[in-house]
Amino acid sequence: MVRTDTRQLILETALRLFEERGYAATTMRAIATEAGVTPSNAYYWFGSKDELVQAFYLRIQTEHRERVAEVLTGPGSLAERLRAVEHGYLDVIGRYHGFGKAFVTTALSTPEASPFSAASRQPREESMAIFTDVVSGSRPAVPAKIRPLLPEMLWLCHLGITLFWVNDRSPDQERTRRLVDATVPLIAPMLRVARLPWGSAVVDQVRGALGIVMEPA
Amino acid sequence: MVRTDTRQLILETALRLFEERGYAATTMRAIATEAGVTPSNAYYWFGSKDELVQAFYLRIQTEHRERVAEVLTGPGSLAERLRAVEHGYLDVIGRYHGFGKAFVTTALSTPEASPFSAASRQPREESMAIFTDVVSGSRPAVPAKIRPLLPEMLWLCHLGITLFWVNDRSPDQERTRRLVDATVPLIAPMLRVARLPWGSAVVDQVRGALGIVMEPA
DNA sequence: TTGCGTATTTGAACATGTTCAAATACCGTC
DNA sequence: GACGGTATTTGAACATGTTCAAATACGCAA
Repeated sequence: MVRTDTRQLILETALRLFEERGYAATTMRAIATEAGVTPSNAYYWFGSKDELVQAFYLRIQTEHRERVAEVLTGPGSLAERLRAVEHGYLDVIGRYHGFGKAFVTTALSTPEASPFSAASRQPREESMAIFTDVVSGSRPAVPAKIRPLLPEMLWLCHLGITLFWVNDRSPDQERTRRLVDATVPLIAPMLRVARLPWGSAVVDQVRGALGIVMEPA
Repeated sequence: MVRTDTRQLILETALRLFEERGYAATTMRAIATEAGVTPSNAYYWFGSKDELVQAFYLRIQTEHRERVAEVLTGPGSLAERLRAVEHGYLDVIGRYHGFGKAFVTTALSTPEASPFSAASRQPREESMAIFTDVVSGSRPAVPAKIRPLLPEMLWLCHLGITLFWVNDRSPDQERTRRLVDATVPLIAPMLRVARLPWGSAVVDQVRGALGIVMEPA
């Protein structure tokens, strides 16, 4: 039997403090104290401060999926759906911008949390699933040739957007919004290229590159 | 008059230890001791451990430029030159893979070191200059329409490659090499698209997106 | 209930990054 | 050569993330 409420309590407190004071300014002692617990007890449940961040990473994904649920089940072109999903994402993570830096940084630097690593496979695939749904539910339908590739590509772009957002200092990160709006329309020309005579060679090339990126470790 | 030799000594020692033991395992006290100096003195010259990493960032760029100097002055197609420049980059950073993670992470997370921030403008533009040279020296020449855009695009891709490299666990990071080889050929089709009837609309769209990304803070 | 084994919690420590006021070295001026 | 001011260096501290052996609580068999 595992006592899960202490763990939950620590996590909630940590997230709240992260949000209130930022990541660096939130000390493990503060988290523990605020949760009515000892620092060492916090370390019993979370091996490190980073592990708290990873837990947070999971939570964001859940929130994102909930947020864009209607979009995913509803109608719309690929571009429209993609745009809505990305803006929904920005809605969700907006309040965390203060310490999003730390969160992305951690995700990138800890081998287990890295988006590419095998250990984070489950959360990654969960996150990628959103883009699978974006693609599969869009009308007009995406050509079958590239349908399997698109989710991975979109997910990588999503990663790029996130990276940009982290460093976006504009008020309410409106630059990132503008970037999304400027990037999404590029998807239509890409699909057009795929249908060109020499398009399938390009698609093959892209498939190869994606294969290398997504290759299991 | 500024005593620059102590600073230099500390930096050299730090880089050596980073290389030998990795970033996290190299303590400021160890750096100082090994350099025959006090920790506080190290802090007089470098405000933080991160600043040492930033100094390292500059060094890598210098090494990279030296390494690919012949390539840049020599002949070759855009794809050939680009490929050579990226492989040269991987040659340079290969030995630092052990702590490259920390280095990229730091570069991304500290506002002053962030590739996009205004403060790191000089190193960034230096790094981007390599790609300007890649483009301007390539024969056949790149269409004037997209010539101003290409360096920024290539630099962003370069960023992506670096990010991938950081998490590449394959022996000698050969996956990253393969990724470069698989990505570079995509540049030819891109140039073809630009010349299509509807190509200039796409180019404009890309220009817009790049403008947002590269916008001064 | 009693005792035992495991799950949880604690308190006291450690090493690290970093700060700061005080000490020292250095340099030009009288 | 002595003086004054700045650049450099130091030693002692602080707060933080983290570890660990010991203490406590818990659940269950006898």
